[in-house]
Amino acid sequence: MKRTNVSNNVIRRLPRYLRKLDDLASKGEERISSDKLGRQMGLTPSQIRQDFSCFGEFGQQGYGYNIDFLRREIGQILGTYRGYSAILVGAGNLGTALVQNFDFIIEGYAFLGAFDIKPEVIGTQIDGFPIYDVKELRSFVREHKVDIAILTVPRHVAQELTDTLAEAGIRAIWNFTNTELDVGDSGILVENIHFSDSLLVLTYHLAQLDDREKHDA
Amino acid sequence: MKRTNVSNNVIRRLPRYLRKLDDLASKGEERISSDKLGRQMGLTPSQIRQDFSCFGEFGQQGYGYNIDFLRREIGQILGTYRGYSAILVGAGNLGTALVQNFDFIIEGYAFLGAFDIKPEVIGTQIDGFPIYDVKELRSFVREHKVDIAILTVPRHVAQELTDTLAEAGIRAIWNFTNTELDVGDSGILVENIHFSDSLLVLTYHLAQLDDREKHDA
DNA sequence: TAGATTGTTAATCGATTAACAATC
DNA sequence: TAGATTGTTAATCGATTAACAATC
Repeated sequence: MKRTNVSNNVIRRLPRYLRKLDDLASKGEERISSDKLGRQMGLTPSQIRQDFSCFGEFGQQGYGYNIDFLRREIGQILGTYRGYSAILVGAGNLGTALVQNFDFIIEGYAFLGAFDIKPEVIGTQIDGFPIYDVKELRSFVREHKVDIAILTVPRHVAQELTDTLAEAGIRAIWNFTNTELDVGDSGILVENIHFSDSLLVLTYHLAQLDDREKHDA
Repeated sequence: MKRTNVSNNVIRRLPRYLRKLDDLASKGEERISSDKLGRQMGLTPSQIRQDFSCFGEFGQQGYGYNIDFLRREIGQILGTYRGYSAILVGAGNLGTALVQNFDFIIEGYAFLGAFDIKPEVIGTQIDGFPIYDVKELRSFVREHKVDIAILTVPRHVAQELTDTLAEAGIRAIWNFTNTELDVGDSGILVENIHFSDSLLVLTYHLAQLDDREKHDA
């Protein structure tokens, strides 16, 4: 693997490739050319070959790419199969939905459980995973060397919990709280999910259509 | 407003600007220069001025940008204030979380209610909004000329409901089902949310760190 | 072997950055 | 008026596309 200066654009396309390849695999497809893949994904074959070539040589002249091999390679690049451990912080509706929708085990992660502050949910389960008292968060993260925290708590406690997680040595936070988290110089990786951003892009296009129509009329 | 060939990159930055400006406004700030804004957002002042100039002239030499004016302008561009109507299709954990977390009214949309198939939730409420029987979905969308459907149903019924929505004349679908929806040539706008994409980007970086460490060691 | 398709080098295109005259 | 900062034009940089020799 070369992986010298891989651009953000390329990285953000990798999960899309993975999804597409999983889809093709589930349909029983065995191989695909950059040409076909490009047509199916709305990308040029050149771009696909360029993207892959950032990480190695996964194809074969005259044949194309073996789907099963390629998806494992891309999965590897994206860090699945490494058994990164994850916990959920905040077992509300959103957190519950996330745990139920992902099959964390299939995705190659080790999901260890959830944490919440509400007495009535502590000790119960989500999808078979335990819900612990948030008081135990710090020691749990430390003990189990948890890699990733999925943060789905109300925004007013987001920073407080971030500090706790940081002290306990968390490595990455997947942040659903709509707040800018301050992780200082801890080097903690943060990936923010802003739902509304994509809704706004949608309404931008709606507004575009409306304006153009008005203009034409 | 000129709006000639605005690139996707620019459009995707607009919601970020809006969030930042809302944040500044809530802190009581009145004006800001492209220079300061750039430093706070990790963008160059040039880029910010270029981005805004796609849509008009919102600043003033020697002064900068009036925050309140600018955020209203960007909101306008993004189609807030237009009162686009939205419904939720699928009142499970994820849908419930979305409705509870957004303040749809503040965001400038008209949220009309949710639809579900489960008898035990039909007739109840989420956050004060009614939950209707999914059987009424088609006629409701038609009657109220609903603009946006937020699709948060299990994937195996996603296409079926998409077809219903399409027949009823929906204009846009905000798709959380992790399926590629087929909307034919209806012209329906679809914006897909793939949670796992961003998790994979996170673990990519984790894996990067691990590999580099191993390499250095 | 002939055909298909890769990985990569070179060419093009677009997006970001720099510079600066205009002006508040 | 002097200083600050815009909007825009030109320069640079990077990403995408095209082309093609290598080879399965």
